[in-house]
Amino acid sequence: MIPSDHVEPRPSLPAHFYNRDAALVARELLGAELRFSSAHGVISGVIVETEAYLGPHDPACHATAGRTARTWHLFGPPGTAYVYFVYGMHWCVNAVTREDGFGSAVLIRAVQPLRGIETMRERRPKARRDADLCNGPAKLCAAYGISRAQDGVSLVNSALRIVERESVPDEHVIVGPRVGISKAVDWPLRFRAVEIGAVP
DNA sequence: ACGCGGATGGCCT
DNA sequence: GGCCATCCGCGTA
Repeated sequence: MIPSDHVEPRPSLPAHFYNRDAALVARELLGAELRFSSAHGVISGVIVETEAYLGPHDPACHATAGRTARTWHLFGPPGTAYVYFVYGMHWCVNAVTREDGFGSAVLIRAVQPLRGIETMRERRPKARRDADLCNGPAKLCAAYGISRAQDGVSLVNSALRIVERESVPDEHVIVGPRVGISKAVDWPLRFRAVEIGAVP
């Protein structure tokens, strides 16, 4: 029997995976696994929804504000975690894309929980079903325990990382407009993997 | 089922 | 001062 804390070793997505257009990285992150190892054990889940933020020329991207204290790590090297605080109470996590200093990223919007579900439930007591634990960018950060301490860490090397798992075929991917923004609202930069066999 | 608004604080103008 | 890459609860059906 496999112990409950056993986690299969899987290679991290390498830095060069992230050194491409954010839209391409967002599409290909679907099916990868977001893992966080902490004192509370390993938390993990499969990435099922992402959004691309293309850089300083994208009106909805935080890079338009320039390199400020808040956006500092958005301009970091590819494969960096950019974690920001929003609406006075929520954290969201991005994977930085393209070359060091460019300022584009992929927002991780939803994850299908795999491990550490008990810990997730403790952190998100309001989630009535397991499906509600990580189905939003701030929800998944709360469930994982991601906050400012993870801003700027490497998603290739650190306790918070993204590892290979599976690829999602095109016929299982829905592309649409980004959520919760007021500029460039019609740019098709949101990617969702349809959940096969999901119970409504 | 769906729409609306309050919570809540840091950051840019 | 106003604007958020959000979430949740409450109201009306």
